[in-house]
Amino acid sequence: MISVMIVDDDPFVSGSLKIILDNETDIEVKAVAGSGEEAVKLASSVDPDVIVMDIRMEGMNGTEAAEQIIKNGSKAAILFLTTFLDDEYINKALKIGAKGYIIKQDCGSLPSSVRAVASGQAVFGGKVVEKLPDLLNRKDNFDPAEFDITGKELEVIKLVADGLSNKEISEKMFLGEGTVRNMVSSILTKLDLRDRTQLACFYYQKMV
Amino acid sequence: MISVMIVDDDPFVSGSLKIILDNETDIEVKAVAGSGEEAVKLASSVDPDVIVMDIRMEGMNGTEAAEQIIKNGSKAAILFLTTFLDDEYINKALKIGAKGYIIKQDCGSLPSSVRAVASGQAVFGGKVVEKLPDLLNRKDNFDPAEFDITGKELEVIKLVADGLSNKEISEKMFLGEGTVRNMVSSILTKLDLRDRTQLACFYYQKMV
DNA sequence: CTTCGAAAATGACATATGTCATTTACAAAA
DNA sequence: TTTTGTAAATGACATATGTCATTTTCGAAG
Repeated sequence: MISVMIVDDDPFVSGSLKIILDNETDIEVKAVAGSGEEAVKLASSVDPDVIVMDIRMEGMNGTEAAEQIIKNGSKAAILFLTTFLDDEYINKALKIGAKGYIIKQDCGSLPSSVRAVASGQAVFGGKVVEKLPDLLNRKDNFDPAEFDITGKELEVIKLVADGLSNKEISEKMFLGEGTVRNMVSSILTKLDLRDRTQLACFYYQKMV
Repeated sequence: MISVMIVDDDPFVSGSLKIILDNETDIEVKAVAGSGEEAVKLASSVDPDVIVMDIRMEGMNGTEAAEQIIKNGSKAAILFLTTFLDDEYINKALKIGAKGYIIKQDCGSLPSSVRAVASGQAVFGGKVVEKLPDLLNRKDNFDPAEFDITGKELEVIKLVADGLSNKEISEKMFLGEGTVRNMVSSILTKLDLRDRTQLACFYYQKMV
């Protein structure tokens, strides 16, 4: 018998989910939480096999709650539900170690997803997989403003990360070579880097 | 009722899988193929909901067969089985549009995986997900041997792509700075690049 | 018009880098 | 043992790079 905890801040949704899952003979909904905070508390007392959790909630959201629950030592497999494609979250969900990420819309497949997750597999909604390659590549959003990087400097960064020399950059941007040199220097200072190679590394690791 | 086709060049394996799946009341094994070629033929005549297929087979391998089957217009969800972690294939499997990639070892979870896949979800073996971020980012184009790049040189490349100077690299590898300089020079020649920055770019674009 | 400030440019300098010819070290092969 | 081949090191050199102080340009604000 698979024991499940449902977490959703919309009572209608959590109710529906409960009905769907309780209808299965091999699945038992042991608890229903209405918030991330409640989920954290219940998780340790109920200790379910699977946690079906909405990822977007008021207050503590799904990933935060999951992080806490895992930190508390729960062995539960966490299955995230999302209304549509909340791109932003999937990356974090994977990092945390979630075992599933599926779309609320097709709740018909929920029971089989729960079983698959309970048996150690990871499940992703059909559409999610297709986007996976792109989503995973996404870096932590680099905000040029935060480092006082101007538009022109951003352009220089890209050209450096393309392997161009100062001279080549100057020709491409219609500037003097010395100017480019100064710009690179200023960029390096702002980003606390040492040389253009480190700048290229920074670009590929944090920006692209 | 979910109709399934099994593909594996090892009769013992395909037999076992058939027994496991036929044991489920809602799953029916409609066909068993012993090779990729046979799978392609059978797929169009049997038209199963799910194809459970070994990825590593003699002759036409799993991904090739899958590619052909999909091209032939089958709507079957394809679930790849792999003996261990065949890293190389998962990338291709995802590109093709496979719906699952799980480890043969835990065949106990196979039925639930089949159901999940049949209902439109995508399933990955537990260990696979953890490696997913790395695997997806891998660019499979670069072969060090093709460019005569030795192991030590490969190490240097990585350190350059980490933003280290020749001096820092030399300390890390217990070599003279001049030696590192020569190695970098030789690498640049082999890869037809101009400077270390281009090398870093190459690394991030073609290798990592 | 003048003033002001940012962007662009210049020149000088120290250092890092890449290339090349040559030498040394050392282990495998003869 | 000698020979040989390769990795490692050295030294010399030209060039690219990064930093800094200073100057020029030029458009907007006064």
